[in-house]
Parts: sequence; C-alpha cells; structure tokens
Amino acid sequence: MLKRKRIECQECPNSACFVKRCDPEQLSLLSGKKNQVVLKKGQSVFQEGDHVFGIYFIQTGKVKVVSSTPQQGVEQIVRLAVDGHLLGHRGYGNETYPIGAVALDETRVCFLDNDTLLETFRTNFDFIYAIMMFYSAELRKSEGRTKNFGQMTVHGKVVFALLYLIDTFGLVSESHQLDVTVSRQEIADIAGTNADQVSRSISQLKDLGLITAKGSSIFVNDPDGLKDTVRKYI
Amino acid sequence: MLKRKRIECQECPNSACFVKRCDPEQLSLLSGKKNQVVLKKGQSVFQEGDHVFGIYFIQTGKVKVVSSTPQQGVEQIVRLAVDGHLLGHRGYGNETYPIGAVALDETRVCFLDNDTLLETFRTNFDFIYAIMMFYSAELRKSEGRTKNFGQMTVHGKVVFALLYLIDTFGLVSESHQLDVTVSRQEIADIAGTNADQVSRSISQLKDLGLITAKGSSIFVNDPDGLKDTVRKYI
DNA sequence: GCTCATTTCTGCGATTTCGCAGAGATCAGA
DNA sequence: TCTGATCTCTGCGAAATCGCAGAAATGAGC
Repeated sequence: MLKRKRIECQECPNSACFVKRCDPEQLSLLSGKKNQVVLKKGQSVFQEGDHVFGIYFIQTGKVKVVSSTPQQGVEQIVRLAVDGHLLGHRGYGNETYPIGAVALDETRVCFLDNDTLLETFRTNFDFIYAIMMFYSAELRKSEGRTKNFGQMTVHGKVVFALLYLIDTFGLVSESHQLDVTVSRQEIADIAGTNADQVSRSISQLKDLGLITAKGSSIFVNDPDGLKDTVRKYI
Repeated sequence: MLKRKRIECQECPNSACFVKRCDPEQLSLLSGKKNQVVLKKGQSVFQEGDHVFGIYFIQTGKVKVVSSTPQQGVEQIVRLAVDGHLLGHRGYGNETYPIGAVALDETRVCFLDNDTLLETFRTNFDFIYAIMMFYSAELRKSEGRTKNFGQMTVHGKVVFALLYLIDTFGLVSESHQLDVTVSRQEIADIAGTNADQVSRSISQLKDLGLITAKGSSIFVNDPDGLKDTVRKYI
C-alpha cells in the first residue's frame, strides 16, 4: 500500500535532506516548486540518455546508480544511494545522463529544476556548501571503491560488495538481515563479476559461518569477520 | 632547472584555476595567504594518513592520486590530475587523507587552509559554485571509470588506462607522443593488473600498429583505433 | 498443498590471468 | 664508450576465473 500523498518540505521527516539547510521561507518556496515521485522497486528515476533538467533528492528509499554497456544484459552498479542522497549530477548546458538510477525498494524522490537550484545556491550558502561537501565525500568514497575493486581477487570483490551493501542499507537490528533485497546478479553488478562467482563466494562465507542465506535474503552474523576477510584480499 | 620563484595569483598564467573566479581584491588577498610548493617528479604533495588542513590547487603539472594497500608494493591509482585540478577533498573536522598524491612531472601546487577557504566560499559565490561543479564532474568521471574497469578483460582495462592517460595529459602535437612519462607498473596501477600484463597488451597494440613504444615512451598513432578496441571489451 | 517459473547453487572443462624467471632493451653516470 | 642498474618483454607452468549446464531451492499463483 503506497502512501502516494505528496509530502511538503515543511512536514518532510528526512532531516538529512540538503534542502533543510535553507531558511524556512525559502523552504516553503522550494516545496512549492518541487516535483515529487514515488517509485516502486525496479522503476527508474531516470535512464541513461535522458536529458538533465535538475537534481533528484531521495526523501526515503533505496536506489542503485547503474551504467549499462553496449553488450546486452551487462550492467555495472557504480553507486548505491539512500535517504538524503542526490541523484543526477548537475551538468553544464544541454546534457544527458551518462548513467541510470533504479529503485531497489519503494522510493520517494523530490526533483528541483536547474533554474530553481541555481537561484537557491546563490541565496543559501549552507545549501550549496552542504551539496559541495556531499559531492566531495562521494568522490572520496568512489575513489575508495576504485582502490578496493582494483587490486582484489573476485572473492574479495564479492565480500567488499556485501560490505558496501551493509554500509549503505544497514542490517535489521534483531535478525541481522541485510535491509535490502538484491539478487546475486546485482551483487555481481557491484563487484564486476557474474552471478555464478557470487554464489560460490556466498557459499564459502556460509561455510565459514560469517553469513546465512535463505534464498535471496542475506543474514550477516559477523560483519567484523567480513571486514577481516576483505582485508586479506585488499 | 626549476623556476622556484613564487608565482602570485595576479600573475598566474593558469586561467582554469578556481581561485580566478574570485574578484580582484579577493584574489590578491588569497595570493598573500597561500602557500606554494614546487615538486619534482616522484615527490609527494601529501601522503596517506597526513592531516588535512586545506586544499591544494595544481597551478601547473601532472599528478597521480594513489591509494596504497596493506600488501607492500601494491598501489592503485584512483585519479589523474592536471593544471587547474584540486587535490585533497575537504573533510569534516580533524581528518587524515585516505589517499596520497604524487607528482608525475615537475608540478607547482598552491595551498589554501580550511579557514581561508571557508571564508572565501562564503563571500565568493562563483568560487564555491565552480568547486561544487568540479567535484560533481569528477564524481561522474570516477563513476565512469568504475563502469569501464568493472566489466572488462585485462586487455580492455589496459587500453582504457592508456585512453585515460591520453585524455588527461594529451599527446605532443607533432610526434603524437603521450605527454607524460609513466612506467608499465604505473599503467598497471591504473588498470588494476600487473606490469607483465601491461607489457603483453602494449606488445599486442604495437603489433596492430595502434601505438609505437620506445622504452617507456609511448607514441599513439591511432587514438580512434584504441577507442574501437576498448569498445570491444566494454 | 501443488505446479510452474525463476533464482540459486555447484561441478567441470575451457579460457584467462598471474607469477616467476631469464633475456633483451634502455638510461644515467663514470 | 663502457658499465651497472633498472625497466621491459616474453615463454611457461600454476592458479584463478569464466561459462555452461543440470540439479536444487525458492517464491508466486491457484
């Protein structure tokens, strides 16, 4: 049951949203100008090649940023995003998205167009400062992933992909279940390998008692054990 | 012969530097507050673990951003940077660099401390806006590399690493020589493989007539041919 | 509970990549 | 020009990874 009723910025429960850095009068102004969309699992926020008109702010939800390739069916997940994150880097001029964004779970995004954004940047220092810091931090994280995926065996990459999922989406506190449903193929799309190798690695981790898996649900018994494992492969 | 004489912002020939977005009086103020260092090939701008006190702006030169790993001798190049680029993402609070930056050629960098930066951000919209855009563009590029290095064979990665070098540092117009000296090991550190595999790939490209190599110098006869090659492996 | 479609798991042969080692090439300094 | 150090190239056996295919498990709909 989707709560499709529009949520205005003034009542939005997501305190991490960058728009909250604006002063109250600006906030209600922006709320009036924004578009809001609720997406079901599997739906696209935008697709590779779409024209860029502004930025999406994730109010609640889980999103994968993907890059498809000329080979049909081959996809690479380049980033995972969650409440408070931005989608669609601002571009110069008349540009199209080099990547796509797909909901991994029910997701609500708010959209601000380029003109509104630029005006808000000009008048709200805390807003542009927070967004600059976000990009800076994401760049650092992306470079960290480059490092980890660069010099690692396939098994190491799979474990690192699991840690990235855990770090982004977290675990359900009681059951320790990974709080997102991803297929083996999607884990492979993060790690840069194929679903078979992911299965093999997961079986190995199960044998070690680090995780438990029932179908596509993953339960993490020992996150620190996973980190120790990945260190051996870095 | 190094020209070690300090170059003030007012006389700096690098028009791409973000500091140039500030108004003239601010420019001379910043010039007085900046530190300037000239580095020889192989010297570090900063190292992994150093404390972050501000940002480095590359006035002229060539830099590799590297991430070392617990395994001794294993290094991953996560970014290449050139005149006008930033080094050392701003961090929150008392932080250390998760990466290091090493000159690939004689390089002159200017340093601005965090307090000066924050003050300049507050008062010069064009400055903070340009830097936000830089981070956004770099994030997009980093994600593009994640895509390309994720789902590719080793040979594809090596060709892509060469294209990244060509794209960043360019070719000397007459000779078509790659305008930077990098070892096979450094190409391997970009591609996430080892120097042997790079040698094998380069030999293959030589046989195809796409490049010529004399020692560590690389001459690119057919950049489009390289792009066609990499497309087969994406 | 039963059936069917989808996903996951795993064994095996083919292929790719690695790691070593020796030969060859290159470069700087005497 | 010679010498020694360093870097590059390449052949080969070992190891890792891939790709396929069939079995097993899972989940949705009836």
